[in-house]
Amino acid sequence: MAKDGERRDPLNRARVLRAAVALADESGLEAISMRKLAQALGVVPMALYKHVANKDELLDGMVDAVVSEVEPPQEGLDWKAAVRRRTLSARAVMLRHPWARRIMEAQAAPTHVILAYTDSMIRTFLAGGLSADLVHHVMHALGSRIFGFTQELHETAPTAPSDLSPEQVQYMMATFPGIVAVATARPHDPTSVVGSGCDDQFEFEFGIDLMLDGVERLHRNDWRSADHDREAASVL
Amino acid sequence: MAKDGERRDPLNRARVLRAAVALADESGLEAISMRKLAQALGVVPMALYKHVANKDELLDGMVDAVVSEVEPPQEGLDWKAAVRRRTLSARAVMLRHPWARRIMEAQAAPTHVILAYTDSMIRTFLAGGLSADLVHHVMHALGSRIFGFTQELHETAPTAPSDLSPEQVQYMMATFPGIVAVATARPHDPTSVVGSGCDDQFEFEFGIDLMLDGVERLHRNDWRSADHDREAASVL
DNA sequence: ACCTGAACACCGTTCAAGT
DNA sequence: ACCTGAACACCGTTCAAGT
Repeated sequence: MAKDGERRDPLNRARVLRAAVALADESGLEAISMRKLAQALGVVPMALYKHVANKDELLDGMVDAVVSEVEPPQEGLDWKAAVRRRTLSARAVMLRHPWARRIMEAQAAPTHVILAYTDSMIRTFLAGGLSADLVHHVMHALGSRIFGFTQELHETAPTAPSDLSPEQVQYMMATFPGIVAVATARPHDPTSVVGSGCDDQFEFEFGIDLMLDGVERLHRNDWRSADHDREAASVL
Repeated sequence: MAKDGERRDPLNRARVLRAAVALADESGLEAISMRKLAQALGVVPMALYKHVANKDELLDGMVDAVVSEVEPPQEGLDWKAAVRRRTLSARAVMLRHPWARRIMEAQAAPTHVILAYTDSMIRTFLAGGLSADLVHHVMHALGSRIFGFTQELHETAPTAPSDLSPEQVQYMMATFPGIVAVATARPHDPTSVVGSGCDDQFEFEFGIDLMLDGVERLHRNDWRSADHDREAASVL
């Protein structure tokens, strides 16, 4: 417990945020309430408001702590490799703190830390010679993927096919033939699969590469905004 | 008010969901509570539990109602045009009900309606001749974009540059030079811009086209899973 | 001046009392 | 048997009372 030791240390913002991150890692985002966090710190709820204006600011601080774990930009890489590497680092961080995604999606305004990360990513593209115009669109297209987020709506497939009864499989095949065809198309490497039947790392890399390869092609073709329609057509 | 008229009609699931969608459209997702919804229907809160097991099921039902507004698949289009058109229709629907996104992101399991929509999209790809394997990865890569979602984390830029004081602009340029360079790169058509300084429709189409063009290229090259690394390399 | 406990205005949902 | 009001176990945050 070490209740006394905890209580003896004076509370400060860093300690509050560290405790909140640890609590969320351990018990999930729904365990984060001002009251429960205070209890974990051996403190009265109102004591938190000295170091954090309100719950929103607490959540922002937790996300900032997580984003700060992403590795800094590496020297000596071309823009594509640099973006790819940093994005994969961000993904590794988000896998450690899966609750961070929901906060970021729900929060209205970006924090300074989020802006700094975004700015750094933009400067990597610009340093690679991409036009500011192209980078603008690329940042919109990449969106939250630069933070290592997959775009999936639901973490896992409804259920692994092997967990279904024969009747359920029958029903699925009759009702959602497309989903069944695609889900059973590819027996993945079982060592790298957790349980959903998908190699999430492979899927993430497939997606980011699809985007970055497309961007590289546009850049090579000296893309400018007015060329958008023409480019799209000429690719055919 | 028409309080009496409202109360006379017997409550049913459809009426509950319709009222919930209308309330969310009007007042946002934070206005949706069992108590407030009951009040809007002129009913005691517990009366809702007859038609909806709990709040989660209510939220699922609201999303299902929204997804059902997306236009059905059109005949006579090639796979790419079909996916593009349906995705843009979904985007138009989500613009009418912007709260639906947050529910979908937060909900754990997909509903039958969501699965049916996904299945339909998959069958469009398969009918176009894409391998089940490729479609698998493409669905992961597209993710929530098939529901018309942009991947942006924050709805708008922090503030339109024109709203900033000279001191604030100075600060932004010194701190986030990349963001400033990219944000000011392209004076968009002012008629199609709401206030963020971005043409959201253009950015959405840029993103979906970047993905679909990439998919088409992979398909043309007769993509199979084992080819992934080779394909990525040969593009260079 | 500072700290903090009680209180306020909400939640979703249970459950038993009333019809 | 059905309906529903009160109650329960939570919230985030305000505020005044106590030191």
